[in-house]
Amino acid sequence: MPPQGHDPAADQAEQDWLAAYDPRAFTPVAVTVDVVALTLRQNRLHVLLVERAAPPFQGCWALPGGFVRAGQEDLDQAAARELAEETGVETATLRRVHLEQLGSYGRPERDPRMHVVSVAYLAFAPDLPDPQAGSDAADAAWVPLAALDSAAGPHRGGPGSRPAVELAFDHAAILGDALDRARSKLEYTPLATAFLGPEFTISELRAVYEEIWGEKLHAGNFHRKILSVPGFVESTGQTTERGGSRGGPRARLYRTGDARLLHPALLRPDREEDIR
Amino acid sequence: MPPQGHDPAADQAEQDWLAAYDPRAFTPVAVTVDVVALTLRQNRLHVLLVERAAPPFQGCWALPGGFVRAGQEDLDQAAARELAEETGVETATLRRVHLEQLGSYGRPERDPRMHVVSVAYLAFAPDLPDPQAGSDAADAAWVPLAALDSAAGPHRGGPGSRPAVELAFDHAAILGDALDRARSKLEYTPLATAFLGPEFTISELRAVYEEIWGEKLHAGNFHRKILSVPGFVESTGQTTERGGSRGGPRARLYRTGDARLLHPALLRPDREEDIR
DNA sequence: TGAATAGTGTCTTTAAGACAGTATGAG
DNA sequence: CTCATACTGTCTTAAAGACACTATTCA
Repeated sequence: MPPQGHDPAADQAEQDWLAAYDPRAFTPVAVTVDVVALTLRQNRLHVLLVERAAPPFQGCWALPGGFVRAGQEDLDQAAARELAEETGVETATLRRVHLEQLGSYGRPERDPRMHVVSVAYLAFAPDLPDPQAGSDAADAAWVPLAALDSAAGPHRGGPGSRPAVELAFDHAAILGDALDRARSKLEYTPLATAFLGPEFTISELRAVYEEIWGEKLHAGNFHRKILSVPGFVESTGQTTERGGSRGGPRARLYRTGDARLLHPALLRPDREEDIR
Repeated sequence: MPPQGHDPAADQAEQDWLAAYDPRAFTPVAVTVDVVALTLRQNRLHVLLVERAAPPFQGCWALPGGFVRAGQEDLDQAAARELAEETGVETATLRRVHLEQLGSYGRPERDPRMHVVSVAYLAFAPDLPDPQAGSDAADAAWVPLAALDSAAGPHRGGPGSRPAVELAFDHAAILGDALDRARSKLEYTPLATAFLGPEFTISELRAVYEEIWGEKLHAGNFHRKILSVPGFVESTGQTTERGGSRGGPRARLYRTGDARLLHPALLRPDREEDIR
C-alpha cells in the first residue's frame, strides 16, 4: 500500500504506529483462551462446560476459559491455568492431560461486549473427578456430548433425547472443530491413550476409537493393527484380574509407547464425504 | 478456583470482570496477524518478507502482518487484507491464493514493546509479481528459502551460501511451523495446485512436490498416482504447445479437480524421524 | 453348558514402489 | 541421430479388511 492522503486506512496505520509506543492508545482487542476438554465416562464422550454466572449469556453453558494475563503467561500456560482452575485439578494430574492449540476465533461480533479473539485449545483427559465451579461460574460439569446439539459428527441424541443444551458465543462452532480435530488426531497419533489410565487393554483402546469415530471397529483386525504399529503400545506383561463382565479371557495390559506419530496410520473406514 | 482473599489471582479476576464493562480498564494484549506466504519461482520455494522500517528489529526482515482492526474485521479478513496490502495485488488475484490459519503465538516477551498475540496464517500463491512495499515497510520481496537459515527442513544453503537473513521476533519459528504444515498439506489435499497456474502438466505438479518435500519423486509412479486419485486433477483435453526444453513429447494439460481431500493420500517417502 | 470376549491365522483386495519399455519431439 | 521426457505395463511387497477359528472366563 503506497503512502497516501488522509483516509481511513492511513488513520488506522497511525493508530497502529501509536500503539507501538503507548499500549493504551489504540482500540483494544481482548484475548481469551477457551478449552475444549474431552473425556470418556462410561465409554461416552463428555465435554467440560461451565454455567455462566454473569451476562452476556448468563445461565448459558460455555467452554471454560478466560482472559490471557498480559505480560505474565504464554497461551499454552493460560490454557493450562484455565483448565486447572475449572477442573479444580492439581498440576500433577494435568501432566496426564494432553493439551494442544486448536485455532483462533475472532469474528468481531462473537462477543457482544467488544472484539474478543479467543485462542481455542483442545484437551484429552482420562476420567477425572467432577469439576468444582470457579469463581466466575455458577456451575461446572462434564456434559455428555449426546446432550448437545453439536452440528458435527455422529453424537446426536436419539429421537427421545432431552432438549439440547445451547452453548454461549460461538462455542458450538469451536466444539465442532474440536471434534473434527479429535477424530483426525486419533488417526495419526497415539493420543487415544490419553483418555485411558496408565495401563489399559486393547479392547479399552478400541472403545475410545469407536466412541470418538462413532462407529464399530472389527475387534480382531483392530487388535492386530495396534500391535503392529511400532511404538504405539508396549506390553506390561500383566493381565486384568478378571475377564470381561459377560465372560471371556483375561486381557493383557499395555502402556503407551514412545511413538508420537503412528506409522502406518490408523485410517478411518471409508466415508463418502471425505472427498469434499 | 474457590473465592479467596486478596491475592494476585483475585486481583486479576477483578480486572477481568471490569474488562467486561470498560474495554480500556485492563492491561491490554495486542492482536496481530502475520502471513507466511509461499510461492514457487523458477521451481524454488520463496517466502514473502518485508524489511522493517521502524524499531524494534529495524532493518530486519519479517513476515508481513499488522494489527487486527478492532470491531471491523475477522481474523481471516485481516490476514487477506495484510497480504493484499503487502503484495499490492488485487482482490481478484487473491481468489487464486489459498489462505488458512496456521496457529497463534503469544509468548509475553516475543515483542519487546508489549504482550502481542500473533495469529499466523499460511498462504499458497501462484507466481505473482514482485511486491510493492507498504507504508510501514522499507522493502518487500519474495525471498528464496535457501537464503534463510530456517531450522526446519531441507532448504538450507549450500557450503558457499550467502549470510543467512535473520528474521524479526519469533518469525523464524513461525516459518518453520508453516513449512511443516505445508509439507503435510501436500499429502492430504490437492493444494499443490495452488502454486501453479490454472492449467498445468503432471510434471509441473511433481516439481511442486519435489521442491516442498525436498526430495526427488519417481516420475512414472507419481504420474499414475495423481491420475488415480479421484478429483485431484481433470484433463483439459489440451497439451502443451511444445515439448520440454530438452526434448520429449508434448505433455497433457490438467486443471484442479473438485476434491478437497486426497483419497488415498500421497504419503511422503518413509523418513526416519517420523516416529518421533 | 452357553455366551461373550481375547487373540491368532489366512485369504483377498488395494495400493505403493521398483523397474522396464515405448513413443515423442528438441537440438 | 541422440537424448530427455511423457506415459504405460508389469511385478513385488506392504497393508487393510473379511472371515474363521481357538482358548478362556463369567454367568
